Amino acid sequence: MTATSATPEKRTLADEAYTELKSRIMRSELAPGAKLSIDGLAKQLAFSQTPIREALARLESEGLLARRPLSGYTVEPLLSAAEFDDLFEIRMMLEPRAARRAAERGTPEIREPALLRSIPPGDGLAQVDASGLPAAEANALLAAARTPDAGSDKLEFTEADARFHNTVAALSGSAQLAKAIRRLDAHLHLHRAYIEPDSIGETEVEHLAVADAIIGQQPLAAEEAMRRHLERSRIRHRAAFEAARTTEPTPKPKRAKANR
Amino acid sequence: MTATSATPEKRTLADEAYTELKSRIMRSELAPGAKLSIDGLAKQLAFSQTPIREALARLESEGLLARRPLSGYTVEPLLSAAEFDDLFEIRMMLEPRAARRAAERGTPEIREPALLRSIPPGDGLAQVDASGLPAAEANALLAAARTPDAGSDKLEFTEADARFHNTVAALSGSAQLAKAIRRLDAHLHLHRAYIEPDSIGETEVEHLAVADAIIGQQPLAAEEAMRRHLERSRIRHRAAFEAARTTEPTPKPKRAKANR
DNA sequence: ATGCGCACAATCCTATAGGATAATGTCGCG
DNA sequence: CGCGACATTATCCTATAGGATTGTGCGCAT
Repeated sequence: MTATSATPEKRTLADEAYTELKSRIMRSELAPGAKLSIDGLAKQLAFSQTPIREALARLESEGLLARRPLSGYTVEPLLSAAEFDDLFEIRMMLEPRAARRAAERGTPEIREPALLRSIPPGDGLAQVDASGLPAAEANALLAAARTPDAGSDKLEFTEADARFHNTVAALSGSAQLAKAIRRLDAHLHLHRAYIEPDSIGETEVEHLAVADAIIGQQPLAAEEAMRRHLERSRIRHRAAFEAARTTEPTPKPKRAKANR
Repeated sequence: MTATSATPEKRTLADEAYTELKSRIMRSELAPGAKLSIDGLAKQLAFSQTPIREALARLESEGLLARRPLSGYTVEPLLSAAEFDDLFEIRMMLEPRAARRAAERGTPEIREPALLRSIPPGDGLAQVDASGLPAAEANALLAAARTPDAGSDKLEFTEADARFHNTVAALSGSAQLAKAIRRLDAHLHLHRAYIEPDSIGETEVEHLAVADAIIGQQPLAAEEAMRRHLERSRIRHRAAFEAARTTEPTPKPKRAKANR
């Protein structure tokens, strides 16, 4: 996901189309409710229809697109305030636990269980420093905790934030938990656009608190720090969310159904 | 998913292929590790390649299949014991909360938020009985809690169990939470095959305890009942899981890689 | 003027054939 | 016995054509 590991994996055209479309959705180039034409996308990206279809099918099962069987794909609408709260409630169930588990385990989990089993404990491969966490992992975590400079793009902050949370999830040692957390991310990503630039600093402080607790192997502290971070983050997003809603109360109904 | 609501939605060939393949995976007709050839499936199902591709792409992003870019699709292997425990740990975070929320709300959530908003409170549409839960919902919940007769197929029990948990999740009133729970289901389904026939009765008792607490609007009791059910269910599955593992210790490596 | 029915256009879905590319298995040589 | 080059196979991608369905616009009757 990040540049930490080179990804020499093959990229088919379907993968290309998938990342391209996902990126467009994430940066709101494709607004919620927009209609996606298969033919149009194929011509626009200079691909054939087949890889486009594959990419759209994947995005649909991820929940970013809706498919109406003989009418085409549309971008899912933004979450309502209630759904947004529900999503944060779920995060509060999962992510603090992930932080705790990350702090509990000194061993790194490289998301390859099979790889771990083949490494006898005490091997010289993974250098574990005094803090219990391998130096490389600790550095990666600290790097992910940092937010970009204030002058940078909102999108950069958005991605950095997602990266930190995914890093913690990966360090939890539970591939299942990490996957469950990552699944929530896609929808959330759209709402990260409603962040206030002032809160970038606060976010970094809270991220660092979580990272420190994990590196210092303090499970309860890590759990609590993550919980607090999520609570504050929810409040920040909610405030900006409401503000944006009142600013432009016209969600721009592309063409209201001629429903009388 | 079930027959409770008529689904007059259009079914394309891609949908057909998707459900067919998913069904085959669920009933282990397609064993973990098996290779799926697009050409082969197209000929076998008498479809074209295009709908098969779409179905495979969806199944892959659901986590049931793995895709190696120029080598084809394979069925994901069964979860290891550790991953299995991790999955139950996640269920224990989410499902008791869902049960609690279902008990808290007297109002039914028909998984259509837009539909709810259009119904003024106190309307004659939803008849709420003394228990606070609409009679129809209460009956559906009780029906879902029941397990099939002992003589029936193992697959039937498996599906009934999944149906109950999904019903509770839907009643939670949080579409996000329901979706998150349902996402876990796919992987778990494969392991429900390891259930002992003796435990069907126990499962039904525990399901009814959860259902009663929800209908009686006792949030804490519902939460606790669900938690206890999951704990016991986990123990039951684990026991059968280990037994199966020792019975046939040969996972039948189709063809070991000529790795030296 | 309003509501209904019909035809048109646009789009999606399906089907089939063929070429390009990478992985696999086989053979021969050192 | 191990290693490298080759041919085969399979997969992915492209391209095009035709059938089916939805939504839109026009005309007509009430």
